[in-house]
Amino acid sequence: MKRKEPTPLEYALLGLLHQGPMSGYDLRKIFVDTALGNYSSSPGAIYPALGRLEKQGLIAGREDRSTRLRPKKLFRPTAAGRRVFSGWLAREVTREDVSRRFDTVMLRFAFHGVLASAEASRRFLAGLVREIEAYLKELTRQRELFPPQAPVHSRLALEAGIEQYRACARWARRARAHFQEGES
Amino acid sequence: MKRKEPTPLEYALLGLLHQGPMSGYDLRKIFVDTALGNYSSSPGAIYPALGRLEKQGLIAGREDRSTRLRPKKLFRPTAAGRRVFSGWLAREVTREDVSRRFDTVMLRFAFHGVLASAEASRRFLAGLVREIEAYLKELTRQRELFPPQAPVHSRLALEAGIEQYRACARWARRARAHFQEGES
DNA sequence: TCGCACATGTAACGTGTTACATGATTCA
DNA sequence: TGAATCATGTAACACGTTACATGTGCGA
Repeated sequence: MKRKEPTPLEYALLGLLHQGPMSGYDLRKIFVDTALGNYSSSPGAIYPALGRLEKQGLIAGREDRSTRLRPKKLFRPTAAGRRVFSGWLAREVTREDVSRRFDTVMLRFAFHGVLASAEASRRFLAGLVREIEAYLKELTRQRELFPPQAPVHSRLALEAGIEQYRACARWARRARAHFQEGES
Repeated sequence: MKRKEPTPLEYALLGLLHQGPMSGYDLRKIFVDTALGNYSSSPGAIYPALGRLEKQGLIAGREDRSTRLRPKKLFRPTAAGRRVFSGWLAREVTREDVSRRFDTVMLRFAFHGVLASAEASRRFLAGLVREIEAYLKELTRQRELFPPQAPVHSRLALEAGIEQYRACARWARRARAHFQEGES
């Protein structure tokens, strides 16, 4: 069967479940009080997303009724789920990833631990640096083409973006040191 | 009458129309080939958004049938539209703006030109720096609380975020130089 | 004649947001 | 007794995405 591409939120949930079985409530807490919270929070998004993942066979939940009246439902990834997730992690970084889905790319990297391959992380970071630099070229060209009578604020905002991407490229180059040949 | 809060896309359109009357098609072109493209593109989002803005009385469109068979509809902001837009620009920068709607804040700054007040831009940048620094404190605390056995990748991803915010704070401090007392 | 740029829209669909509903347990 | 925390969900709604529909004028 053909499977739909999961949403970023679904990937985030699937990724967290690789750290161990959790209930919707547990997952939600993580979203609420970590920087992951950018990927929404709130039952209205999380429970339906878990339902979709379960229906697609990427996770499986079972009731845990230990001394509670309201039983929690613990989810864990299935074999298919792990396969899909690893595939997602290992994808090439594209230009679009960098220019329009930047937060999702960083999410992907954040979960690279489940791949447990220094080689994959190196490849990912190399791709990231490559695409950021390509996009930076485009952005700096846009800044140069800015008509002089154009509003200063737009140019400044563009420069803010440029600086952010530059900072990220620096970070990525530094991060590669963590995944040198021979280390895991 | 109570008005709904416009979406970021609607604000972007409203802002662009402050630079002069344009058709949906003109607007779309801008989205397609500038960095603004992050705010969607594509007729299916833009035309309905223009419709909503018109229905709410924030912009007004009139047909321009100069030598074309398919006439274009030129939109311009109404007095109410200008008022709403200026109000949006002048809003205080909040923590939530910085942590969850960062791109929207930068969009706001990009359009600050229509306010034409160096004072407002200074206030905006000061607020931005203040909130970024507060959020940075929170993020660095999160990094310190990171359990040592936690996946390296998550910590690294968090650090990427930190670096990006730092870069933006540096940019904002530099940008303030453009709006010193006495200049416009 | 082919295709591209101009120019405006609609329809189906999925998803996140917000707000609400339910009910037990624990602690002040 | 009341509030907070645990725990799971549903319903209405609005918005963006994708894909489609339609038709002209112009240059190769």
